[in-house]
Amino acid sequence: MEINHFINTIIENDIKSKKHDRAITRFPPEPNGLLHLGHARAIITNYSMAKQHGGYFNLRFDDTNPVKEDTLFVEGIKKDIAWLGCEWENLFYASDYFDEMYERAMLLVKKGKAYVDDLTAEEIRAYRGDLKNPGKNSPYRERSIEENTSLFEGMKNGEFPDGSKVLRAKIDMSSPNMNMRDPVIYRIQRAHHHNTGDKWCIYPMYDYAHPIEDAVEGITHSLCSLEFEDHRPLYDWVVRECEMKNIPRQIEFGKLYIANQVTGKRYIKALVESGAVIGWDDPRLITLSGLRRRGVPPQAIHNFIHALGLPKSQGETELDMFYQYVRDYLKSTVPRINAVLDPLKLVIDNYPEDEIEYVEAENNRDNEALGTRLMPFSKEVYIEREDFIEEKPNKKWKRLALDVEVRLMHAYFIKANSVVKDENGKIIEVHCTYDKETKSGSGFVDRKPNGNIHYVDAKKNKKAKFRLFDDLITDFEDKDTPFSEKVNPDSLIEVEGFIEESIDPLVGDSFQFTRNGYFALDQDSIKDGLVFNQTVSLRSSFKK
RNA sequence: UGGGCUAUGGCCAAGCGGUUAAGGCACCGGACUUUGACUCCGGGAUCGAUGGUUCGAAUCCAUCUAGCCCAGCCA
Repeated sequence: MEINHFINTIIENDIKSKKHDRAITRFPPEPNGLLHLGHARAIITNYSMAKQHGGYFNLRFDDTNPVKEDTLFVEGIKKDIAWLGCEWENLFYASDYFDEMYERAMLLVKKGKAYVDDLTAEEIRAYRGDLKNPGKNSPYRERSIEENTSLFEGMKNGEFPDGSKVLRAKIDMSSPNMNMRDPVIYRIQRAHHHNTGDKWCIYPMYDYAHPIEDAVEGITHSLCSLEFEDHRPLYDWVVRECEMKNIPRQIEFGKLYIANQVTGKRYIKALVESGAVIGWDDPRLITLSGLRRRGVPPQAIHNFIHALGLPKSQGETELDMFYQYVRDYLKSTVPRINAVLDPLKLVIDNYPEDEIEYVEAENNRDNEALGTRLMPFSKEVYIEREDFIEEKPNKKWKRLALDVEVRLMHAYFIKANSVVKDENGKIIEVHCTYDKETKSGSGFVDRKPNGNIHYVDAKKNKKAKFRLFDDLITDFEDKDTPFSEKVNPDSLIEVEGFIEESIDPLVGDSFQFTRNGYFALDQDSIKDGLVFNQTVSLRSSFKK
């Protein structure tokens, strides 16, 4: 499939004009949290552009701030990207280039394009001016090249305490673009780095580090989100003044926001730490790991991302659109079997006591390759409690009721005759009769049933737990209450029921449970018996 | 209000001077159906506003309005 959007056009033009002969891209996550559905746009766009234009895609961890980062996230991010099927050509770390970054910064110093500033953080802020007023020069701005050289070297050698000095690019304190008002490019920070250990006590800032990373790797098109548009002049300045050989071009696109979902790393972190969710991979989160656990296939994510296109504007997409792509992919790729989530016993009075027969059922009517299976059928079966009502309420009711005949899918027509209730009036059994002539596959057409419902045999089955999910947060308007305190109590509901006996699923296997939706086997199954997560419900036009 | 960016139906989004203004999601009808699923048919916008250029504008120009981003030694 040919992907086309404004970035593709830019790349095509660059190739046509011989500026580049292929596209080399990168995805540069900071390892301070896990990825979510929104990141999939960036990953897939970078990956697909490189692939479509004969180049390759690097995964690069942007680890320039040791105090915020964690190697656990490195592993999680690698797993998520691999799961998406976006193979990276190289795995790099920004920290791989710390030496080169230092050398290039020294070059800036030698060119008089950078200086060491002794102002405190507060003073720097004050000198920077504000949106309406220009900043003013730091009193240290005119230090000599010799002094700057020795001071910057001293910074590197640990001669000064944390925060006492910074290296700044010398650009223009009166620029209307705040990013150009002598941005800080190095700070002193004695922190242990997950990659470089204690080798460094100075660390580069993003605006300085990122263009160098891109240039060193030979990235041709550096794709990022809209908020970096203002940083592009600085990006270009760094590439130029540091005299980088390869000249990458930064192009910005709109982030993918999903309406009413928690995606901010600090918010997810808070939910995880408060125990409001079970982890970054909680299926109620739209983290990639949560979606994976929920049973979302990565192909559905690709289809969704491509369907969305790549905008320069910034909107937010409804989750329903995503779900539809999930259904669409699963529809013909996974088996459709029966599961009863809220069982009600059905006794077929005229069926022989000890007989069991096996009826044949196709695994997916839209995909014959998935084959068929045999389903047990006997005198007692379970149906969904909501598929029975004593009195048919209206002509639209397409399920079972007293004196009403429905088909048990793949088996027989049955007609309900009476109910047994407990002392509270709750129905505990429905008695019915079946008509042997109506067996599925027999070609019986003399009567039409009042609908088709599914069942699981009452003896030959497997017990299972089913987790049903709803929005984690329902009230997004209220900004004052932390998410952890307003988790929707119905966002996770676990029920117990049965699935067909012949199903022997592995963790991660997906199914359509007929009339109930798509489900995947959860990792908790290992210790607890079968536990299924509802990936997404079936669409329904049923209205009560 | 300094700078940067955006604006097409409820949501996403094609469109790049001449089209009845694609398509998807959602919604509402209806057909079909051994999943109230799937599939299929049908339904809705004059393109942020106003002025202008033009035989002709969502597409060009001007002005205005609205929204987003920027004042971290975060990324």
